[in-house]
Amino acid sequence: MPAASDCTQMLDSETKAVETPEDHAEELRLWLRLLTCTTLIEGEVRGRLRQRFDVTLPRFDLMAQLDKAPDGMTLSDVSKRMMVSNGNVTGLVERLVESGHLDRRTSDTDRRVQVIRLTKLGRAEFRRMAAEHETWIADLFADLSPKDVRELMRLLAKTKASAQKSAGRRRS
Amino acid sequence: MPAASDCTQMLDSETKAVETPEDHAEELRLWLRLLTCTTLIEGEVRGRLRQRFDVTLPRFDLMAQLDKAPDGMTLSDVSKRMMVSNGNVTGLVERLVESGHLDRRTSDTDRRVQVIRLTKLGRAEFRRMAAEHETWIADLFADLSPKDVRELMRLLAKTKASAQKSAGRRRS
DNA sequence: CGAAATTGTTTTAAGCCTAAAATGTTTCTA
DNA sequence: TAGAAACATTTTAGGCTTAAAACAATTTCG
Repeated sequence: MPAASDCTQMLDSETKAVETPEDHAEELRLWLRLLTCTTLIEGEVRGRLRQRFDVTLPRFDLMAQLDKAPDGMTLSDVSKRMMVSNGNVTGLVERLVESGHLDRRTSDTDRRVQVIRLTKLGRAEFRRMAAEHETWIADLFADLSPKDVRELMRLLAKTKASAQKSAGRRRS
Repeated sequence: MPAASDCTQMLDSETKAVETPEDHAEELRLWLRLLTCTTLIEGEVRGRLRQRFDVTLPRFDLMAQLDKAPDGMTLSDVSKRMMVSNGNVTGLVERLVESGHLDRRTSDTDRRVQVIRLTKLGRAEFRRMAAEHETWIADLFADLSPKDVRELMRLLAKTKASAQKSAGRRRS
């Protein structure tokens, strides 16, 4: 497996083929760029949520999950969807119940399970924030053409699948 | 500015042009996908670093910055590069000095400035980790063709520029 | 020069986050 | 049906992270 998988083309792949210990610099640069983009946007959204609504990003994210599930979700569901640890969700929920945004109840059929929902207040506040949030995102991506957006979606779907496969290989 | 900037094409842009309150669902979906990819990969890297080297991701990231700067960096530089708060860096550095990976000294020319460097131990450990880290990244992105990688790099560069512009608009 | 603004870092207070262990509940299975 | 395995959640311990305020040193400028 010769290491010709980066964009600095080799005219003669035989020249250095044997003793190259695999060059993955391009993938590494891609990962750093992906991380930079996410950090940049996330920081911007975090700051705007705090300034405009005095709410933290994790709280907003949790409410966003619940807004999509009118019948409520279990803590495990939330934890999987948000890709954060169980314990993290416990604390987050605690604070949101405390502030009156969430309603928590033990499931009737399985006493292990906690079902959480947005309260009326929680839903109203989330909708108000979400509307503005959407315009921020649109603005942050404003210089991408519709075609760029489609293409990015496609490539990120491929990336996600690749990463999931790799993560699966490790665990099994 | 009619709202035709998503990929669900309108056959007749006059039909709904007037009363559409701007649809940015595509950008929103793109942002969520970007976030998912990053979270997925970051979690995987975090776990592997912990299992293989008993080191946290932030520590690794900080050491990565310093490895690229043999003459050291100031805390501000590090904070800007890593896109984290100043206070965050202070604590991170504290623990890495404590464990013998970093060397910290006050600048001779400006007594406000702290210059930090990797120690011999720090550099050796980082290099060992970095080599393996690079293979993990390559594996996580393994299903992307070289062309995919190039294209993603290009689109993410555009994304980064767009987001920076938007963030700048807000601050000014 | 000396006050004011700026810059670099640390501190503070609060919240976020994780991995691992503990707890309580349900389901599987011998 | 009893014990084991699996599951959902919470707790624990430690570290990460932020925003804002405080502190210290330097630079700017009237």
